[in-house]
Amino acid sequence: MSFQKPPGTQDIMPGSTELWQYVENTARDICRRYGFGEIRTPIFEATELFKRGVGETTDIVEKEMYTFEDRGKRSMTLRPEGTAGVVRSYVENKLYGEPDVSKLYYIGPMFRYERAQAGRYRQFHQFGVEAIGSVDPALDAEIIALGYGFYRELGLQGVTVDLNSVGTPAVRAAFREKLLAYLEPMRDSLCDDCKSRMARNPLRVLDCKVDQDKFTNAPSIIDSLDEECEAHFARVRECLDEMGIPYNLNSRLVRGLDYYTHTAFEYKAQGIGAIDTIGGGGRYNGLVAEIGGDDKPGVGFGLGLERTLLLLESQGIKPDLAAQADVYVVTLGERAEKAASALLQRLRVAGIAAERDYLGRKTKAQFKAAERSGASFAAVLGDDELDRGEISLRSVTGGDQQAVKLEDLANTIKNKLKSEKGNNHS
RNA sequence: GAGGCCAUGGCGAAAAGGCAAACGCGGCGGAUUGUGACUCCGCAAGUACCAGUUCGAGUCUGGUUGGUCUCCCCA
Repeated sequence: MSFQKPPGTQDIMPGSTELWQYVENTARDICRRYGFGEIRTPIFEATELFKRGVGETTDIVEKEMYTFEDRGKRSMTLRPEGTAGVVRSYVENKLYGEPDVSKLYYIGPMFRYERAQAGRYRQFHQFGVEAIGSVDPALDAEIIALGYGFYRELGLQGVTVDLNSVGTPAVRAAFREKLLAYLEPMRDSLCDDCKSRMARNPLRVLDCKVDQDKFTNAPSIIDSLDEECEAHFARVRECLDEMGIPYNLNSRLVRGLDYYTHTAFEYKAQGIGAIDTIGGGGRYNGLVAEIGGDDKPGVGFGLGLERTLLLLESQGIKPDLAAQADVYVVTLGERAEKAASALLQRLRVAGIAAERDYLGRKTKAQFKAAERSGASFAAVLGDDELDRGEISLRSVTGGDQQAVKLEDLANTIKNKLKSEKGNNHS
């Protein structure tokens, strides 16, 4: 009898968790500088929250949710995205009563029942930010800048920002009619996918990969914006220009969630199979009211961390990650083996990453293990050393060894590590 | 929801339906009771699962499971 992980999930193992931590730390640090505080909400919520928040007719709600009934006969759903839960929490915790705009970020797993492919999993992780309580276009721009900066600070090249305004629901409804009127005469010449898009989400037809040329004269949502939308969008662009954040205006950009208004944007990059969107977001001015709170405006993004990791890999970016061990204690003989526990404990309490053998292996194998451990130093402990209250310290790669008093070992190693670091930097 | 490709020790990778399933890397032991790395010898470890065809299946067929990639859609 054996078990396998569920389809579309991943075991993230030591060796790659370090890279995850690096990415997460980069996210946390940039959020701190932009004034965002971390929020941790439940991984499952009432199913109704996502139906209301994400939209009844979206693909996510219609066919991708992990929904189950709990023992109290309540319908629950593993969160497919982060915004709905954050907004629910904002309302429930009455953050609207706080004097300032609520600037929140989260990092965690999301769940969508889809067929896995390159850069797409059933359990995946997002880093997201939400700013709730202001319509200031400067916030839209700052959030776009934050995400852009995140990718840049990771060292990624070729990440671009696509920007659009999808207006208010009223503007979008009017544009939809205009677009349908344009598409209707050419319905027969559309591909099958586009025919179904016409019914479900006509704005997506313009995105069709099969035949782009035929839509050159299609109406643009940008031209359909009212004065207020126009002004907001113009100011977002101004802010981005002033901040030096590059972007591509893309009037055909549509997001897959219903709640977006005004600003919509995506981060794109090549290098993950057929997928080029690595993150996306926008403004959601009606969402808080939809979920039962005061009518507070919001703006945010969600970035796919697996996609970020895949990009790092495809661009060959390998950050310096700390070695697992500083010193490996090699024991010779039974007495030394018994003395090792206390020695390791002293070193570890003193702040040193110390490793040893637990398999009763011979000297030769212990030295090999020392090298695998990533330790800079090997400390050899045998009967001779024990009798003198000393230990032989040497570089793990060989060379001279020096006798060090057991009680001085921690400090000696610390000093050596320090000077080693200094040398590396000079 | 639809489709393509794939599945052999820990990793990589051979085996035209026919010896006991190569070989390389890595692991462990020994040569070499307390100082590895070179060398030599040895050991452990594998055909995803279930049926079928066949004298004989890792190899062919069907199914299952899983992986991977693509469409749809999305992070």
